[in-house]
Amino acid sequence: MDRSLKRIRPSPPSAHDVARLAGVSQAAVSRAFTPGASIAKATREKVMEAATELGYRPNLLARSLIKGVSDLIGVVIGNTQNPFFLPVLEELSTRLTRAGKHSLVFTAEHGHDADFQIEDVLRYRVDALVLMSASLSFELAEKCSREGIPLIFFNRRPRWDLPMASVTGANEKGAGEIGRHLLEQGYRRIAYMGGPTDSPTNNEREEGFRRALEQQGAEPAMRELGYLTREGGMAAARALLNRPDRPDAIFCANDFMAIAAMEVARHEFGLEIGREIGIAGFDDMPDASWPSFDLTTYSQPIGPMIDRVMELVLDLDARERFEQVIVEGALQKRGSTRRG
Amino acid sequence: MDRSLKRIRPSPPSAHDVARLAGVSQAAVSRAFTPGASIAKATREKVMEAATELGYRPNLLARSLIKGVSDLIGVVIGNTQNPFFLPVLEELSTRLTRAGKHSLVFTAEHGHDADFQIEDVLRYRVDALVLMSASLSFELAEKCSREGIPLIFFNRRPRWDLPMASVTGANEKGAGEIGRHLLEQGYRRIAYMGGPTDSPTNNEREEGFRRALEQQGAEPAMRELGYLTREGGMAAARALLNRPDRPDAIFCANDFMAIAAMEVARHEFGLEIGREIGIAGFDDMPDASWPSFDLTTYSQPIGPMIDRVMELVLDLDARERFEQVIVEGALQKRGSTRRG
DNA sequence: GTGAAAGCGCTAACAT
DNA sequence: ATGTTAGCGCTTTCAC
Repeated sequence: MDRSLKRIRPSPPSAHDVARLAGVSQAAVSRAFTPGASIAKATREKVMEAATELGYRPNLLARSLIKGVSDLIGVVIGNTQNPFFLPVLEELSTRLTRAGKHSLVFTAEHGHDADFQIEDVLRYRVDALVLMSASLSFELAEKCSREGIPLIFFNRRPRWDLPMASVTGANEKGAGEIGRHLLEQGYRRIAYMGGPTDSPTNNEREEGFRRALEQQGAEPAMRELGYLTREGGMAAARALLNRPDRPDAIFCANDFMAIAAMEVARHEFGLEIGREIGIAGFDDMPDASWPSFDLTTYSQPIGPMIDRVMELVLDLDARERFEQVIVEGALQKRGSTRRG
Repeated sequence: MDRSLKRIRPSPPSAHDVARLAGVSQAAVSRAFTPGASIAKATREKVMEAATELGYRPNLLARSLIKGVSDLIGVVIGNTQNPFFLPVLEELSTRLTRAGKHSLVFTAEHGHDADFQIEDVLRYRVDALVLMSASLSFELAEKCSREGIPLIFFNRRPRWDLPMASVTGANEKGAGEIGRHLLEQGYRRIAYMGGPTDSPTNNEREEGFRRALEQQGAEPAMRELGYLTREGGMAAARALLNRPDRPDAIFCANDFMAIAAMEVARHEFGLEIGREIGIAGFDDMPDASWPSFDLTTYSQPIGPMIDRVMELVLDLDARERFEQVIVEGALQKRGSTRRG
C-alpha cells in the first residue's frame, strides 16, 4: 500500500459532484435531502443513486451556517466524579439523537465555573446549553441571556434571579420526607452533611430537611460540609462520627457522599449501618440500591427529568416561560435507615 | 419586559459588523482573531474593542466550512452502565478542550452497533472518531477507512483486520497476572466470567488468563458469560456459585461484573469474600478500591491511555501508523483475593 | 418541479 | 500591514 495515498485526506464529495453525476442541478440535490421539499420522485431517485455511488453525505456545517442554528446542544458536566451523571448523560444523549440533535459535551472542573469552555462552545452556535451541576459566572449567564442562547439548568437552579429555565428534583420535598422518615425510625441526633453552601440545590435540600425536623419538634441538626465529593464526604463523616455527641443518623446531600459516609462508618468506626447509625442520601443513583449499600434515599427520576429538559431544548415556547420545573421523585426506604 | 422581544433570537454580530464599527476591512477582523496573523497592534486593538462592544464571537461553523475540518471529535460510548467510562470521558473531554477540540458525544445501546449515530455524526465532518467499547459494523468501519476518517478504538480492538488505531490496556498480560496471583493465593477451582465472546477485549483477557493457568499446570477454568453488565454478572455469579463443584475463585472480565459477583456471593450466598471465594476484576475503576469491595484487579491507567488517544487524535503521522497501542497497568492486590 | 443565482460568515490568496 | 476578491457547501428565493 502506498503510504503517500493515505496522507492526503480526500475531500468528501459535495452536492455539486452528486449533481453532475446525476445530471441535475445542485439545488435538486439539496431538495432530495430535504424532507418535504418539492421534488419529483424520479429526480430524487436519480440523486440518491448518484449520492450512494459517491458516498455523499450532506455537510451539516454548511447547512448550519445558513440556517443559523447547528442542532448542536452544549452539555456541561460539573462534578464528574459522581456516577449519578452517567445514566443522565446516556439518557440525554439518546433523546437528543432521537430528536436529530447532538451533544457537544465538556466537563468543568469541580469548583470552577465553566466560563472558559462555554465561551468556546458558543462559537459553534449551539442551539442551547444544558448545565448539569456546573457553575458559570453571572456575567456569562447574563451574556447568554442577552444573546438569546437558552440556558437550561439540570439538577441545579441558577444562583441569580435571571430568567432561566431549570429542571430539578424535588429537593425541599424530598429532603423533608427524608427528615420525617428518620424521625419515624426513631433517630434523634440527626446530622446534615451538605454540599457547598452557595449551591442552590444544597440549600434547598438543607432547608427542606431542617424544616421537617423543626415541624416535628426535633432538635436542629448538626451540620458538616462534604462538598458533594467522595473525599469531602469521608472527611465530613469522620468529623461527625468523632464528635462526643455523635449523631445517630446522617442525611447526606447526595448519594455519592452518603455511600462514602457509610463506608467510613462501617469500616473505620465499625458501626452497623441502620442500627447504630442511620444514613440517607439523595438521588437514588444506581449504586444506592446495591445490596452493599441498600441506601435510603429520595429519587431523582432521570427519565422524566430528561423529558422536561428535552421540552425546554426543543420547544421555544416552553423555554421562554423560563420554567423552573420540579420533577418529583419518591422516598426509597431501605436498610440504611432501619434501626430494628 | 416585552415578551415579543424575546421571541426573536437576534442574529449574532458578524465579522462584518465588527469591521464596520472598527473602521477596518472584514479581513482585518479575521486576522485579529487568528493567532500569528500579520496585523498591526493598533488595528488589532481597534478590532478587539469593537468586538467586545458588540459581543462578537467568531463563528466556528463558517471557519470549519472553509478549513475542511471542524475540530470536532466524535466520541461513542457503548456500555454506559459501566462507571469506568465516566472518568475516561472526563479525562478525554479535558484533554480535548485543552487542545482546542470538542467532543461530540453519543451513546450506543449495548449490544447494538453504533452505525446509525455514527453516520449522523459524520455529517459534521468530525476530525476523528473515538469508539469507547462500542461496536460498529464492518461496512461502516470500511467506509470510514476509505473516506479517511480516523477511527480510534479505546479499550477495544477492531474486530476485523482493517488498518485501524486502537488504545487498549494490557489485557493478556493483566489477565495473566491475575491468573498467577489467584494460584499463588492458593485458589484451585478458578472460574472465568466473560464478556461477549465476539469482543476482542474479552477474548484477550480470557486467553491471557487461560494461558497463565495452563502454564502453572492448573486445571482449565470453568467459564460463564456475564456480558460485562451488572445483571449479566449477577446471573453468571449465581450460576457459578450454584454448581456442585463451586469455584473457589472467579476472575471477571471487568470490575463492574466483579462487584456484581461479589455482592451475589456475599449477600445471596453468605460467602466471605477472599476466604471462601476469591474475586478479581479488570479495570481498577474507582469503586474497586472502596473498602466495601476492596477488589483485586488489574488497572487500566486512564491518564496514559488518554494520552495515547490524544496523540492519535492530534498527530496525523501517529494515526497513520495504525498503531495498536497497549498501555500497561499494574496488578492491584486487594482483599478480595486474600485467603488468610 | 426545476435551475440559476444570491449569500450564510468566514479564510486565504492576491494585490497594493 | 491592509483591503479586495473568491470561494467553502449548502439553502433559499426567484424565475421559468
